[in-house]
Amino acid sequence: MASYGFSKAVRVKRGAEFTFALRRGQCAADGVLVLFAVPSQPDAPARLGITIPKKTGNAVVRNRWKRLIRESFRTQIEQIPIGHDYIIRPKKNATLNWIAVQKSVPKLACKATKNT
RNA sequence: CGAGCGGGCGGGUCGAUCGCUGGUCAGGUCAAACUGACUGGAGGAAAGUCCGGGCUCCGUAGGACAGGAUGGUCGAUAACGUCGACCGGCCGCGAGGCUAGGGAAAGUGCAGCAGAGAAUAGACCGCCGAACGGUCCGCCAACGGUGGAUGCGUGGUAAGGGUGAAACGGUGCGGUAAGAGCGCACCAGCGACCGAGGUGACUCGGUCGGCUUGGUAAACCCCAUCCGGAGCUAGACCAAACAGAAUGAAGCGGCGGUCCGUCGCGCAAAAGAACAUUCGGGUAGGUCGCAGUGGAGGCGACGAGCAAUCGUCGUGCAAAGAUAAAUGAUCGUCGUCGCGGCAGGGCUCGCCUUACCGCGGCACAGAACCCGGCUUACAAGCCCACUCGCAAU
RNA sequence: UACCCUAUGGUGUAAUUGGCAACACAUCUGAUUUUGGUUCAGACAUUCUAGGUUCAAGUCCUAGUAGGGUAG
Repeated sequence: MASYGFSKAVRVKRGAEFTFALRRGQCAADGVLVLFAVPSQPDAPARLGITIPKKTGNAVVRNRWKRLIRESFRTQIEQIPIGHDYIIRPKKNATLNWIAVQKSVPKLACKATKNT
């Protein structure tokens, strides 16, 4: 049974890893989110990085986006292919909706990794 | 009851499940990672970054200039552009509100259009006059003189009209050809002096003076007071891979607005060392700073003061600390507001009110070294003081 | 996080010392033309917002809003 934790080990932390993923990663998007996927070690757990542009809103709105994305990644970790790093950002002009985000995260992750 | 004015409080409650993060303890490990238990985890503005400080480094932060800030008085404060009280001015019937409020008699500048004239001002209409010139008429007389008429030119005047944001005091009497501070009286304003009150800004009263000396300094400027610069990306320490290298002169550098002053190294030649600068790297990365017996703390009592605030005493009242960056997600519950429904009650008979049920909502906003302010944003609800109007007693 | 700059018709720019907000293009309306184009005439502004100084503010001062940029 997969744990529902979200410790530091499963986060993307380095700025270089972010820029690499955004430039070279496989991209998938829908009306709510944009997701970039990059393969890491085959047996490594899936790692998540979230980037929210400042234009999204004020600090409260940005925090809420981040928490919802993280929460949907955490609770649905079984459905997400391992061995990849994921960078997620909200789509421009998208309105914040918990159900939509929840559906979108695993769908986009599968879609992006299938292409590699 | 209506309208208003000033100020304060408040910032949802309690749980369940799954998570994040700091600390302590235990397990685990060479050391970590990791696991478990207990425990702490956003605000009144944490925001804007507009001021002021602490703290850190620059050099021991000292002088002058430049530059910047402030600008009624007294006080409060670590300090401030903040706060309190008071004074002056403007607004409001009033409670109250606003106020960058030193100097225009140190100097320079500016004032469009309109208007006659805009700063040692000016004469369009108007008013006045026959001294001068012109014109007309008469007389003597012979190219001149004299008398009268005329406001055409020249002249006097600024009371009145009109323009403007502003027109170089106002009213009355005298005066004059008409007028004018031309003279006088009173009033306003300015300056000097005297007296009274106040710590002071200033207020009140009196005497004298020349008769008036305008506005703008959030225009330049002058005066007074204050400010050294940069900031936690401050700064201290540890420290990879590759790979160490170049330059300097009797001056060079520290020195970040400029100069003085000051400090470090060097000043016969060569070599070395040292010093300084530049590039590679003091970089990537990490630890500390950094989270607390701490902060110009909070609360309570007493005292001083109109107040801001201060003093003394008491009080475990007190535990956020991330770094791609924690403080969350879902559900329930109670609270509250709005709308709708329904039973009861009131009654002016279609409105009000209470219990219950359903649906929907509950703001502004997220610590990043720490404090004191200011400014701006903010849902529902609550409290206090005061003013005006109407009605009743 | 620290710091800096900008804002004027729909768009791109002007406005001297504070003194009637100007120009080009676009759009719309009308005229000319059989119609269209050209041409001509006209319309289109709360100078980002709110206060203040001044007789007078796009310009000066204060506070805010929005957008953009620089450093690490």
